[in-house]
Amino acid sequence: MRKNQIRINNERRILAAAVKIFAGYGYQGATMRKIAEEAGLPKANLHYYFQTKEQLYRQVLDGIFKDWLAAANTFDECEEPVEALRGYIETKMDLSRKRPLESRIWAEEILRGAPLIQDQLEQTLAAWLDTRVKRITDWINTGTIQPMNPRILMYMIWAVTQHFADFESQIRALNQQQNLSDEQFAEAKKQVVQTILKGIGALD
Amino acid sequence: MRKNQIRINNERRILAAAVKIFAGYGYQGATMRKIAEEAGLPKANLHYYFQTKEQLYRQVLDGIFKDWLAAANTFDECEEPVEALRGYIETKMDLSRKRPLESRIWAEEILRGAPLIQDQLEQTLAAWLDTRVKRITDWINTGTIQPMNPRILMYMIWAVTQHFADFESQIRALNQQQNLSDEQFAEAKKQVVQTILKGIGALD
DNA sequence: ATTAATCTTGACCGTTCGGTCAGGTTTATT
DNA sequence: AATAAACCTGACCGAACGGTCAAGATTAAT
Repeated sequence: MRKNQIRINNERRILAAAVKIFAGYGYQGATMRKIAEEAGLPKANLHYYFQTKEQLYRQVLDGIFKDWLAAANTFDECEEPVEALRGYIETKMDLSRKRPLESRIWAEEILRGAPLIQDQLEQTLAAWLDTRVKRITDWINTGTIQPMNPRILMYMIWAVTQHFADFESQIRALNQQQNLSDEQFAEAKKQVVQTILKGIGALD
Repeated sequence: MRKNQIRINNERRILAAAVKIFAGYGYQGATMRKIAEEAGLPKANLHYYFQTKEQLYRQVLDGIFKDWLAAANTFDECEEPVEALRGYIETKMDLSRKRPLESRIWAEEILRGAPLIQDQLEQTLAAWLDTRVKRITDWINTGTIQPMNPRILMYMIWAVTQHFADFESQIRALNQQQNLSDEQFAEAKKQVVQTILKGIGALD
């Protein structure tokens, strides 16, 4: 039942090019011409595999959301709050480091009011958040961590971890025009984990 | 030496409309037609006061940067780290609450690689950050707060405070399709301050 | 070997974009 | 009252946009 190899290859090439161009120019700024050029294909060929620009963009967003959900599941790998949160924060930081383009596309979509992904936010993401809020509430009730609003904690984690991808150009401008080195990023990751965990009273 | 009142009024109207449209659609998605419609003026009139779309956009960015710098100075109003940081974080949170559109325009500009404001980032913002890093380093050296990388602390503060403006649509989707109420926002502000200050060992 | 299905592409289309401009109107100056 | 300066705007322009299409080339199925 394997799909035609030509189709598989070309769809992959087009999607990879689309990620680069959408991340670099935004949805409106990205043009089918630029994506076609980046993919090394004639523009008309893009429309053979993806009927419209919006459909191509939707598939890009779908791929990003799947990555996000996969990373999100690391939250459940540990029983203890310290290790669960540490694992989740580190995974999200790593994702920001490894896939900054995807993070920026997602950020722009939300910035614009999430016109295409509102349903996913209100359903899948809201459900995911609800169950994690329950876990954190349990930790609070058993006194493992101090009382707080679990939702705000999650917002803070998302904000900080995505910042290193979304605001990369600002951080670069403040770091002698150099992207963070692997060592600098590792230090940032460590300090983010430390600050948040200590900040919610999960460490000493 | 007062400038013509007509010019003052119309420039203000156009800039206010431009903020709305640029925030809602992004630079490329915003059109001079939409801005003109929002301002209630014919499109040609916009080009009388601002020669090009880019020039109009630059003036919007300049206004935002001035607001940001004004808020940033609250960092220096207190000697003690706890009060200086608390004041700064609260001011930035309030700015996010009061001017979310401007925050989103700034965020999009950086997302796109800061093509127009790189100079400001590398010069004004970098200089601002350097002096504050020195202050924080002093606090660390006198043992008032625990050792850390002051730059990363500032990145965390920026990330969290701006998140409530930039990702408003995501937070709304996770809050029963309602924007945060004043009470919810006040709680968020308090928890953000508490978490960060405790996280860097400035409390207890 | 023949047919059918899939893939490829240059040329083209209607629409909208940022921007221009001539000529009229209003406001300020004397 | 007359002149100058500033302001206003409908009509228009070339360029670029997303998308279409017909006709040819390639691959798969029989």
